[in-house]
Amino acid sequence: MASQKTTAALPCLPMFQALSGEQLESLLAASREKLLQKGEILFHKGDRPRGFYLIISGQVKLAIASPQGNEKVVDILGSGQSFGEALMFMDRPYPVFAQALGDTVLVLVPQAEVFELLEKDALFARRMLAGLSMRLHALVQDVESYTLRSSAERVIGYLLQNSDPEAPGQQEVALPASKQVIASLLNLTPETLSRIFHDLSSAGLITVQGKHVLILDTARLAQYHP
Amino acid sequence: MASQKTTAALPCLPMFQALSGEQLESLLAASREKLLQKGEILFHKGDRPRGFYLIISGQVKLAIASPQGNEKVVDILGSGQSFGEALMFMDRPYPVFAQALGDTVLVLVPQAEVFELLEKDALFARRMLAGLSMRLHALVQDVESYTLRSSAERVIGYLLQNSDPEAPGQQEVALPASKQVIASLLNLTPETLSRIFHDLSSAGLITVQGKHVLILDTARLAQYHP
DNA sequence: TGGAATCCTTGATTGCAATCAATCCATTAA
DNA sequence: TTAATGGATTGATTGCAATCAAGGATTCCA
Repeated sequence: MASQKTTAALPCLPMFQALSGEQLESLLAASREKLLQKGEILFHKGDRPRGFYLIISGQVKLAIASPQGNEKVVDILGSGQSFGEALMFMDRPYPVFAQALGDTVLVLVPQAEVFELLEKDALFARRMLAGLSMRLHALVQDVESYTLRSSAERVIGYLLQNSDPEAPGQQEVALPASKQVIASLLNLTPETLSRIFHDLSSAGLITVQGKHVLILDTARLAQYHP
Repeated sequence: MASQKTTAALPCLPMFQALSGEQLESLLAASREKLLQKGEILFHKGDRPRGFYLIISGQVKLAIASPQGNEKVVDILGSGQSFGEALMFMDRPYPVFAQALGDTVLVLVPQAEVFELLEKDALFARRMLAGLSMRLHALVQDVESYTLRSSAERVIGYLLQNSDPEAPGQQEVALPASKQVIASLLNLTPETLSRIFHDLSSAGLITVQGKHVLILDTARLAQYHP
């Protein structure tokens, strides 16, 4: 059931890299490809997970909806990234919903296959644990930035995190989604993000052209204060 | 090296419940007990993890410190709870620091022992994965409440979460720490928490006496709006 | 039991970011 | 090309919670 692209992408995931050819084959045989059009919902908050997803191409956002109809983007995921692993181990409904940001191809790896691999392959289990741990770590950092950083600091942190840690001079960051979505990810309104970009530009720290942000001086940006 | 209390507490942890007597013994043999006085720091942000901790008695808070000296409590942990598992699988320094809220006894379970168990026991691995998944889920809910709930809603959510889901009438919630710490956990200043408690009391929804909060009407509290 | 430290509460004020509102710009469709 | 839609920017205002400040209430310890 898997396309050539899927066959090529699965073995590249960190968690699958130590699998035998045999193991990979049964995984591929059980996996189901899914196509999403831009804007399509993959699952809603409250749906039951049947496995986890791997993005072959395109982009998916995970978000929470508030009773008042606002929504908060929790994560933006691109090719090669997976999501939904954690839910498999809890027998709980999704706490977020997933929506395609553009036309997207992804693969559903069924729960049963993963559980089988866990039984047989300790290394796989450890990689899975490592993967979840990374998520946990990233979320703790999110909490950190929501709670004790100002809006400008969050934007700067986001830019620096998505830039090459080396290369101290100029540097280009490509925003992976519209500014509205980025704003929500950073827990800001689009208006506030726009103003912050404006301020940082005025201060000579960045230039913004559409989805391309050019960091003019990484060091100075890192130290920028209101 | 383990006290009687530790010998009794370890097998009660969900993740260790399916272990053989032999496995438990080697785990206990390798574990090290630690005593902390009130206020003592167990580890700092940036320290290298050597294993994970299990609280035998007392209380520990996990918190993040901002450059400006503010701190944000991420979690309050009590007897029978464990923490630090996730870091073992990442080879990363602690992103938070841990401090005893009162005199505390805890056990350090070394990394090597856990990895050995993972190799040999698939069920243990799955329990570990389930444990991490729960943490992840809880953190997502934290993010949800920080980002799309008002301060009063966060306080109400906290009270409801720490009350018996059944029993719709009156209900007592015992705050597990000082109001300052609870406030920080909810991402509020102590002043704001105090005012919210006052408002909810005035509205006839709760009564507060020290660390004892009595919910007078669960249903009405859940629907309360400014 | 005093006294000191800490915790909690209450009041006045400030400030950051959201909201409301209008316009501008880009992309797509006709 | 012109609409038309959605995205982005800019300006004016509001409002929530933080901060600053002071006073009460507990708890802890000598």
